[in-house]
Amino acid sequence: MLPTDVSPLNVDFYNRSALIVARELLGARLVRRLPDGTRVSGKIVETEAYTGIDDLASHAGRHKRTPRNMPMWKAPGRAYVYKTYGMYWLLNVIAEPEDQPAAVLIRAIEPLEGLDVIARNRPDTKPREWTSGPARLTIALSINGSFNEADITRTESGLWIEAHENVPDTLVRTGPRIGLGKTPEPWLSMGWRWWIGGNLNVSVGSGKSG
DNA sequence: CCGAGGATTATCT
DNA sequence: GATAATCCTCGGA
Repeated sequence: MLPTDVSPLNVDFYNRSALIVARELLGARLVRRLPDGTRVSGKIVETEAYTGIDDLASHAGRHKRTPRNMPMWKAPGRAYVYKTYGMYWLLNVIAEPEDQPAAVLIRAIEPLEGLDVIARNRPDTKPREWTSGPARLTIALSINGSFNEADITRTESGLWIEAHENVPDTLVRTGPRIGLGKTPEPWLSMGWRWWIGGNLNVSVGSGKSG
């Protein structure tokens, strides 16, 4: 018998500041349900917020609208999935009210369900490397561009996030976001990356501290 | 363990 | 034409 799906986090959860949503997503469970009903999931252990209002590190910085970043203006609770470096898909969730561009990048998860599927999707890698990076986890969970703009507040989309466990403030670490290149200050150094201290599945960029 | 460099292509200038 | 919210491999220690 398949596990019962818990209700997905709803629009009210996502309709808040991206800085809050990024923090609150720590400990939640990212669920991918395959066409055959198999649940593949993991606990979110690392996130980054892109506020988009004046944030020059955001794709929506300067409020410049392009075909790629258009989903950032969509309703809270939608997915923004885009390709980077020509080969990797990155998963974001839209936060804040519609027409107000903001998103949270899911950077790392700790595998919980469907470990056999994940192992198959990530051949020749150690378990600790299966989902410890934004592109690694999309490969592990078979998330691609077809999920762009998907409604992740509904299980019908095959992708959603459930409440799972509460992470106390004493375990939460913050630091600058990764891979921003020549983004100017102060955006380059803003502590808008959140992770669970000591978790073995955080991305390499988060270091081992904490 | 660590750092350097390649992969690979949509997107924007 | 250059860049990119990355990952992997390889060489050296």
